[in-house]
Amino acid sequence: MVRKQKFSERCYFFLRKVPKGKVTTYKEIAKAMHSKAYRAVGNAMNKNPYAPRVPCHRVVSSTGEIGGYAHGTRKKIEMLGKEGIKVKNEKIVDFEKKIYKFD
DNA sequence: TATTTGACCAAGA
DNA sequence: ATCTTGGCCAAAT
Repeated sequence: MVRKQKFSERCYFFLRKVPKGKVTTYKEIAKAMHSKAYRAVGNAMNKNPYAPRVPCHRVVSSTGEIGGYAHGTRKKIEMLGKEGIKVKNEKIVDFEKKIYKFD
């Protein structure tokens, strides 16, 4: 396979397509890139060289849990709340309805 | 080059 | 329902 682009760069590309008020999962992103590196995706987010350009706070765990965040999980929850996504005890409310898939 | 590190995931003595 | 365990893959050490 000819991979010119960095793995992480591709993550940001897809993540940018997630509309406000929706969320996606690490797994979905990996799937969109035809890869199973969901962990590597999270790794890329943590580095997050494109801080304000990429909505990393819209990426959550595939189990419906919030996951982590470079500036603190709490902060992430707050931001999601501002976009209309409610979180209850570290879990997304109506997760299946808020999640955005790339299919 | 080899080993370790995660913002993960799915399954289960 | 909750916790543990093994597997996963790119990047950093």
